[in-house]
Amino acid sequence: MRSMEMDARDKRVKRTQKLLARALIALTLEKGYEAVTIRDITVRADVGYATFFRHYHDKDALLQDVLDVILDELTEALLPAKPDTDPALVGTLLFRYVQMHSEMIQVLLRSQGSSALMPRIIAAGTRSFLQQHRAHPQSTVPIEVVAHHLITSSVSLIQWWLEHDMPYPPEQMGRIYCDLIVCPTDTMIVPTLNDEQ
Amino acid sequence: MRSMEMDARDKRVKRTQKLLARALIALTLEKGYEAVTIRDITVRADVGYATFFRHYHDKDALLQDVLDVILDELTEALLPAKPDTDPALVGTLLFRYVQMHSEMIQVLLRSQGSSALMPRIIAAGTRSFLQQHRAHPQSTVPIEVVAHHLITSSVSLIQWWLEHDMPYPPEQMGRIYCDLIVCPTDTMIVPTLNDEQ
Amino acid sequence: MRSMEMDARDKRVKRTQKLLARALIALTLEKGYEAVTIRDITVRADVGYATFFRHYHDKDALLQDVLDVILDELTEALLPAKPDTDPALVGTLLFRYVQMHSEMIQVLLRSQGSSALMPRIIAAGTRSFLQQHRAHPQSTVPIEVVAHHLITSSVSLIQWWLEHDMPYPPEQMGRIYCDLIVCPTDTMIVPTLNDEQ
Amino acid sequence: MRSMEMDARDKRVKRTQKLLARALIALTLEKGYEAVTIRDITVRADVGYATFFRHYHDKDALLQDVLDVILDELTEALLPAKPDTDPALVGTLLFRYVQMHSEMIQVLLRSQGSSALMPRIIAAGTRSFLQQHRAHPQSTVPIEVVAHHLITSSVSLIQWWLEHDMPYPPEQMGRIYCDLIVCPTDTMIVPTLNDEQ
DNA sequence: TCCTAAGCGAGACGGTACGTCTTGTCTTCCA
DNA sequence: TGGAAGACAAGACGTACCGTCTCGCTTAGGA
Repeated sequence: MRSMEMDARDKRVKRTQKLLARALIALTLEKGYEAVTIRDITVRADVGYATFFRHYHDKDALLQDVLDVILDELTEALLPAKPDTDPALVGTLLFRYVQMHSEMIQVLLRSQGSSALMPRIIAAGTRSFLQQHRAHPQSTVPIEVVAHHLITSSVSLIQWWLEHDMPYPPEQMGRIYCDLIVCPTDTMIVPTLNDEQ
Repeated sequence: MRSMEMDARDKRVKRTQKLLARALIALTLEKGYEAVTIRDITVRADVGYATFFRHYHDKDALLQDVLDVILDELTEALLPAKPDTDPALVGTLLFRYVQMHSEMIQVLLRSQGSSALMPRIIAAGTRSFLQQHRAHPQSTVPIEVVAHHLITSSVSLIQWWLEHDMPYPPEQMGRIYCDLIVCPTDTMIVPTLNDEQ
Repeated sequence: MRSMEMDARDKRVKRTQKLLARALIALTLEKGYEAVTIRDITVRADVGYATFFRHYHDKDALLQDVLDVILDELTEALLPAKPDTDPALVGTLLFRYVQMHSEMIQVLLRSQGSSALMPRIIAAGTRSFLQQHRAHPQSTVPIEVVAHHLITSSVSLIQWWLEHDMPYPPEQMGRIYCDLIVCPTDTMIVPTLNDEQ
Repeated sequence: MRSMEMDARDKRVKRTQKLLARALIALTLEKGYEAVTIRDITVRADVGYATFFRHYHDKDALLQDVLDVILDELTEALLPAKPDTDPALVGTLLFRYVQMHSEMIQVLLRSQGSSALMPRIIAAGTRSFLQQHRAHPQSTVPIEVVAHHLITSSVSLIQWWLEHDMPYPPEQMGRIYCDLIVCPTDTMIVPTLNDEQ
């Protein structure tokens, strides 16, 4: 019976994958994602070159793996506060989370372009947003444009914050996030009456 | 006297560079920027392989060259309307320009990441914005954040428009641009008293 | 224990090197050494282009490798007959050996100039000769000149023979070698009393 | 009337060709013939790059040009002494000539292989020799072999002398030349009965 | 005197080969 | 049996050189 508990094999596999992820992050912070070679990663992780390919098909596949974890965590971190909380509070939670994982998130954002990473974030975020909102009758701005704007602006704001070494505390960034991005769109959307099931 | 007018030599150089630029754009639209090989470019441009390196050190250097032209043109296209026009009009001009050069601009935006392209756009835009505005006394949002937000949001909106095959006319996009991006920041900034000539 | 017997790794390496050597020889006979491209060699040997450089730094390095084998073999082929045999017999042995490897030797001689090939043959031959002989007291010709003359004349005679499609049998060439090159120098040298240690 | 005397035009041409020849010789002595680039030559000669090709099709063509002059001069230098002089004297004349032009001759010999240079020397020398001699009835050595041997041995001896910085005077080299090369072949050949005028 | 023709400097250009690099596959060795 | 080691094919990269070419400048002789 192999399910449910880890055998030693799985443990070793996890260990190797963690080593690879760590190596990728460290190297990306040093030289930038594109410049990192798979050989670099294996050397840093102290792992055989071929071993990399037994775990991931690609450098990008490893990155995706890292991203998936982060994205799940983030969703979980923001969900409790969702329904109709003060948006500034949601922003604060968001920036607190970013601060906690700033290195890894910098890696992810810095690598945009090569792997289809930004598109994935945008797609996920947009989908989630559209499920919970619909356009305000009087708005001139299509709802998908609002969704796209909200997601990309938020990411962009995070990016600015990280690249400037987080000059303001998460609380203030939450406020800014609210004033600059969330509030201006308030008149354009209304929450879906989510009485489903 | 060699300055100011074109030698035959210079003309040939210009011609070659134009061929290379055209080839890069065409190929990027076909396969994406990263997948384009320097050999691809030279074959398509009907130019010797080594000749590429006589003009540009890099694939990215060629891209920069294209970008420079576009950026200059755009600046010029928007300047006449700057002072205190209706922002929706400025937006309309912007999206008209984008529409006219949609292919080239898609190439530029699609290639972000490898060459330091987005950063350059952001830097130029931010600098220009900060010269003409300063923070409103009551605003909670730092002026640099506003600048960064304006630039990246605009680019992001353009990107959305192009990727969805320009579903709305430039006039409507100008309106959206105004409502979604420009107006919300109006209370946060004031124009610099530009008493210089 | 890796010494003494071949692992599979070494075997593969040997196989690749043999393929490369064979390809070089075939191509040199077809187009001449200088005209042979490294890409030609790899294509003919059915080997990756980069693989060539994993084994040899140069086209010349590969040539040297071929030369080393030949030179060792030749030395071995002539050694048994050395001490005080009839020089015509030694000549016959020499030309028999050349006949057996005529293609490869043509390649080597045809490539002189680019790699330091002739110099190496001359150096090795001269050294070996000087170890076994010293000048005759009455001779007017310095011993090094005799050595140099013997070696280069022999090579030149071989070259003539090969370039004219070996018009005489090895036995007659041995006779000619003796009459034209060896005998005339007999009065100029005496063998070293090689009772060393 | 343009024939017989030099235009200024021709003078300029001669000047350029002399500059090119000088540059080739100087550079070959510095880095070896193969390593010399046509651009090197033109830079050193202070001449436009394309100008080289207006005069010579090839680096080798320039070399040939130099060789032709040398070969004519040498023939002329040796002719007066030909008929039945002491061969040691002919040798002395030969080595005196070599000494006078040692640099240029080193260049020529150092470049053998690339251009068909040695072959040309051999061909010219052999032809000239065969016109003046025929095989001795008792000889075992074919006359063409003798001719080839004489030419290549002589060149080889000259080469040895130059590479060792001419350690013996021309007179002694003439003696060696005689003892090592000319005399041993005396019994194999007889002069043609030159009854022509 | 001016004009025409040539030699020439400058250098862009198409080509070809080089030697280096990285990626991903595959095979063998060893613990 | 699974991980380490590393040979290998494929092919892009940036450099160097070649030989051709076109463009103007200069300079000398003939009109």
